[in-house]
Amino acid sequence: MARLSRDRVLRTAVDLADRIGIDALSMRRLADELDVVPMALYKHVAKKEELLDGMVDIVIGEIDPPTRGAAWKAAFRQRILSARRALLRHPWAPRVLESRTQPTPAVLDYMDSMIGIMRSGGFSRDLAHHSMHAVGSRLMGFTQELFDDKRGIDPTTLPPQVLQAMIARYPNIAEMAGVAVHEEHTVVGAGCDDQFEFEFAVDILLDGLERKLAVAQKSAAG
Amino acid sequence: MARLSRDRVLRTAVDLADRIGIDALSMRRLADELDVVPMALYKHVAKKEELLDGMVDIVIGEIDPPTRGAAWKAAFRQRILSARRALLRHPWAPRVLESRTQPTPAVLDYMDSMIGIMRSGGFSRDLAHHSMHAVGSRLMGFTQELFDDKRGIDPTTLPPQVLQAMIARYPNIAEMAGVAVHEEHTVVGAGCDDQFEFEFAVDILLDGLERKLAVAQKSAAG
DNA sequence: ACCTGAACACCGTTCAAGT
DNA sequence: ACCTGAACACCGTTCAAGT
Repeated sequence: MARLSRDRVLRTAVDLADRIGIDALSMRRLADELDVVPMALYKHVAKKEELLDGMVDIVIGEIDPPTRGAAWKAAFRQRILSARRALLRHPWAPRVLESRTQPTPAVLDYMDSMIGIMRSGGFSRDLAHHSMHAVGSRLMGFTQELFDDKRGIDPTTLPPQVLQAMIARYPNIAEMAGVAVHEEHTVVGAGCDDQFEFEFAVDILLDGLERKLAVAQKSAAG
Repeated sequence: MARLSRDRVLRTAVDLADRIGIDALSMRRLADELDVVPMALYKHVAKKEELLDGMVDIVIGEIDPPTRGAAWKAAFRQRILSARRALLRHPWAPRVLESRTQPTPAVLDYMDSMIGIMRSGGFSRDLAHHSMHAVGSRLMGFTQELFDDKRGIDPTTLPPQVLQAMIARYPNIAEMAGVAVHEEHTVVGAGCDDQFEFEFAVDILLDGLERKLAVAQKSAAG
């Protein structure tokens, strides 16, 4: 068994969270995994918060560096999609990220670099600021979804009467989800392509920002 | 002291969370507040999750009904801003909302109604679907922010050398935040208007969706 | 000086004993 | 049948006792 180190503690925590989920990741469970008494962890992380910060930084470290020489929009888009790929590897990451009260240096580096891409592309300080807020959590590759189809109810598992009742009460949701009941057959839509939805939203935002940038540059030139 | 009831349990929980924060809201603390033994709560809510669901529904209940007769964009926008006002009254609500694994009927009612607004405005089923994902958590009046200025570090409280080091390391963040150090004076920007940032993002999305709708309707007509 | 078992102050929830 | 105190199985973290 390798000697304990901060790095080994953090990497094991990431792997363990990938495997058992973030709710089940306790200091005690992590210590078990490392064949160590719980208190031994406290030599490498001061508190659990510091452990979570370290785990976030590992995920951030998986984001590709910015593409050199690309136009702002392409560079920004590629980086966001890379962040998304990193996040998808660690399903717990969005929840942990949003629970941090202080951004870590790695998060600040990433944000600074993203603002830099916009500034180099001609964004004013204010427009860059608004843009960061507009993009929000998508900057890190995730959307705060309220209608997560995966977490929702699978209509195929519902008794027909219940499904019928839901369609009656939520006709627009049902129609949107492509759920319909024909006499005796239940037709269920094809579900939802998360990657498509993510890019749809990112592109609306980037197109909108491009338009704002053009307006700002025109009025500055005129 | 009034008799315990599900409604009184839920309303007290909302008030208590507003006051002491969601992390401090435990079943035991809530029972204390109601001058009741912890187990008494379990007659009105089966588990803590059900308590949280009930609290969410109270917040959802504070969202104004849709404006009758308004065009889709105005109706949608007004409702989102109303949701935001409700959320702002209960700072814990976004975090609780996003932790729910199943949407409650009240959330489904709200979403169904929002989809209905779009469908009546001419959105196809697919465009309405993409739009819901694009708007994401903003539908409920909040943005998943990564750069929450309020939770961040207040630059005025930092020692000058630390501030200088941060500006050197994160020049774009510093510039965006309007932080600058002049010889001996430290100038700090005016901060950030959350309401403005929220509406900026909402309007980019709504404008983008309006454009997609127009394209779809033109190609359908042609 | 270092390491760690026991303990502390909490959780949500179960369950059996009491009325 | 109803109510509830004690208990269970956990937490993160402190601290003092042991080496």
